[in-house]
Amino acid sequence: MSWTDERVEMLKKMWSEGQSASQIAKELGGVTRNAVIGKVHRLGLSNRTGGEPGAPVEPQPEPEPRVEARPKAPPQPAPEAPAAEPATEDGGEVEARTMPAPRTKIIPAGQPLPPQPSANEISPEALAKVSAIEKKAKKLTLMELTERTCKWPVGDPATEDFWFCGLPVQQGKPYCEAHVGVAFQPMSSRRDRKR
DNA sequence: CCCTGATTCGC
DNA sequence: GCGAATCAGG
Repeated sequence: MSWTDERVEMLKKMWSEGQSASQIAKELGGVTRNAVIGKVHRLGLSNRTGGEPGAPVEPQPEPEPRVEARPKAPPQPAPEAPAAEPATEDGGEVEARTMPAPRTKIIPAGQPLPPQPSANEISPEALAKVSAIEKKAKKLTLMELTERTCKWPVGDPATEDFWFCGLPVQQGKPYCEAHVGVAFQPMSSRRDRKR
């Protein structure tokens, strides 16, 4: 691949948008981030002053769902998937009279009660940690998971309100630190079942 | 470890 | 001009 006008423009655009060299490289294809950086320098726009001094670069609107080729995408949710509540709450009578389309909010989800092994004693701290961290979760979709994104599922897979933690995993583990805490228990707290 | 950009230097 | 290798940080 060579630096055609189009490619250079794309480079300029993305670079000024604050995209990282590696991302630009992926987007363009056929080049490495090194190539991109090298080109950036040669073009003399090392400094992200692509636009005008008064043009505040958008602080990453949102990492678009890249359509990369993920040969490796272990769709292996959680062994102990935090099965969401059946939510089969029957409020008595179902007012299905003039319901236009209650598709928007079908589940009262939002409950930070993912993995609650009924008969389990996870340190309250760990649980608090988890519910707290879910606010920072990347909320990735299955396809967006990589080898190093937390694969802890949150919510009910049957609803729109479902996503994967996505935070950086703990080396070697499939989950982030917080979720590793509740996923892999030292099983020390389970030794009580003496018998 | 993962990632970032910066620089060098043979091609 | 190009970009892999390398360097320097986070």
